[in-house]
Amino acid sequence: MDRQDIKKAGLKVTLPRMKILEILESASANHMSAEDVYKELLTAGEEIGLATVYRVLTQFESAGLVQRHHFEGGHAVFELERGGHHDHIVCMQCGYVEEFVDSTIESRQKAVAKENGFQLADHSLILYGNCTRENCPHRER
Amino acid sequence: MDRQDIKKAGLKVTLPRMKILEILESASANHMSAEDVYKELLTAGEEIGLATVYRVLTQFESAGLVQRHHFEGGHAVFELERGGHHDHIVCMQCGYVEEFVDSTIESRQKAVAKENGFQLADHSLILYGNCTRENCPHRER
DNA sequence: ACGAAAATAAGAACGATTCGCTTTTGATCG
DNA sequence: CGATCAAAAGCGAATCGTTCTTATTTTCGT
Repeated sequence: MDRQDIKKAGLKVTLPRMKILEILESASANHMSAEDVYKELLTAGEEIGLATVYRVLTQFESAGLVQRHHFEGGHAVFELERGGHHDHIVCMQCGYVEEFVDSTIESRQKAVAKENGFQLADHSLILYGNCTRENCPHRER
Repeated sequence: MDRQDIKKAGLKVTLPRMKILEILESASANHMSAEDVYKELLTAGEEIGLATVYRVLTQFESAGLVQRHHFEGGHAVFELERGGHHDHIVCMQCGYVEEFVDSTIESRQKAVAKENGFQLADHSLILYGNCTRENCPHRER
């Protein structure tokens, strides 16, 4: 992901866009809220407004560079589009997010939609649970 | 669902709570936003504030009488708890919501969680598509 | 380097939801 | 059956996440 991707999306290569891409790439957590991105920008000494973060993330979403997810908690999180589709397991204690794909689930979804007379366009599957990472219960949101 | 259920939940039987339960029971749409409930209360001539609607719905949720879902669109919808667990298909045109259960999907979810070292506590599966009801594309929200 | 078109900054605005405070009400007890 | 009191409702202000508005700045093709 670099300036080429921004150009390909029909967007001008600007400093805010570059910086936000960088942050998403190097992010410790691969799912960040707009606030998270904004805070990292501040930490990095960049003077980029929160509104710009939202605008850029939304544009990236339209351009297919990032995906927006609505986990529990009222605010959206953004994730760099790295190719394949996947669903998510979220740890309710530490917020850690794991990705997975299960072809059985995928195909059953199609079947269920058809059975109910729907043309399936998209779906959102999020599992909530408790992860077993040693450092889990101590991070937060 | 009646006053007994409210009592069992450790809540006082008050007029707003009764009315809101009634509305949820008789609701045309079985998935209503707080605003929807509020509007029906107004229509019914009840003087119940929106804040109270939110408060009561949240209490009902804690008590297990209703479930809260976050479909696309920014606002939560509430559904009377009628027993069994189920997932949802939402029509992106008309907002119509269909419920379904698929045991294959359910069991694969458990398996996936285990494979990833998670204790599964809950999940949210929402399919988005286009329904084929004759009157579909004309309702909204 | 120049100018048109696009993008940003800053703060106001917004919609959904919650909070804080005062008044009212339901449940219990005498 | 009415007094009492904690719980609940009412109501407006506040908050949260997000988007819009307008003036100013930046990018990019020439």
